[in-house]
Amino acid sequence: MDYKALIEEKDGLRLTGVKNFHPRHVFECGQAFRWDRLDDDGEHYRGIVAGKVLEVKREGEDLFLRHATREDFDQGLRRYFDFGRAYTPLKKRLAQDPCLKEAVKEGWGIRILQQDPFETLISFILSSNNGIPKIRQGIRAISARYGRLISGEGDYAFPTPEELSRATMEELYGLGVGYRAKYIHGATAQVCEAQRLKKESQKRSLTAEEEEAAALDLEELEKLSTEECYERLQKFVGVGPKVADCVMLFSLGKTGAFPVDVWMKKAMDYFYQVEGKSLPRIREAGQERFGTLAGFAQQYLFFYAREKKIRIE
DNA sequence: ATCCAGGAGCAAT
DNA sequence: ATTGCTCATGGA
Repeated sequence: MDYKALIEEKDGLRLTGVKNFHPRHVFECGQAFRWDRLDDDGEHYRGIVAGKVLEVKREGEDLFLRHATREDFDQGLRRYFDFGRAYTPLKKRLAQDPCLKEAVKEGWGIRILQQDPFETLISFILSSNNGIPKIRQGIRAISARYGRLISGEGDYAFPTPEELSRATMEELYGLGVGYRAKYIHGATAQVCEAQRLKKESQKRSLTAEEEEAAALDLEELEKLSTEECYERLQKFVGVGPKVADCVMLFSLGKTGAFPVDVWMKKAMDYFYQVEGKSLPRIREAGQERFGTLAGFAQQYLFFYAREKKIRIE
């Protein structure tokens, strides 16, 4: 366990004796897009989780979750922050690898968040060939237009599939998400159709074609093996290898996923001399080397690569 | 101006 | 199964 005790206070929840958690490492390793830094040293963030505004602040050995209750923690935040997992043994195993030892030292406070699958799906569809500030802006715009108002300060929850399905492609295009508008529109329709067919299947048997569409239900995807889940996710429009890996790792608990983007390509080349290899080959190399810990290895390497701005000639 | 960003779809091979 | 081109958008 990476914390000792929970203490309820008037305006939040305090975790004491917290290990392996640094807000900057958790929120700026490219896995989540709805957290804003409130201080200079990256110990205090404000974000939106499960339709509620939350502040996270590191105070020495404590982690203070403002606006959270013990019920919020038991119901979702514990899982969201991956507090069911002890990171010390995991980091020790990865640090056997001399290259990762350096990366783990740099991003010692990283944890892999378990986020909402639909929000993660749409967020990473938006991420393709896009910059992080622009991704954040797009998610904010989508939430403000289609999500529920959740505070008096203009905070909006990410829309449910039902809510986002009311968006037209033209409206989405107008939010500045570029050519990804049709992907977001299409993938949302696929999610809604899968949900509809799942209910329908309780009343009657589905045709083969309907079965295939129903298989895209996000709750069903979580039950699949890593490779089956990987293949299935890529049936969503706008979802290829990279986005599928991100959705698996950041929302479906598949720790063996190994998202490979331009930064990972640089990092794998820098550390493991895989230059010239195609993206699928680099993914294979990562999974071969790190197995079920591939996702963690990837996050430490990604954070290190961006932090050090490593360049390959 | 050209290049790049947590890439994917599509056609051609 | 793999490679090359194209796809909006804004910042460097």
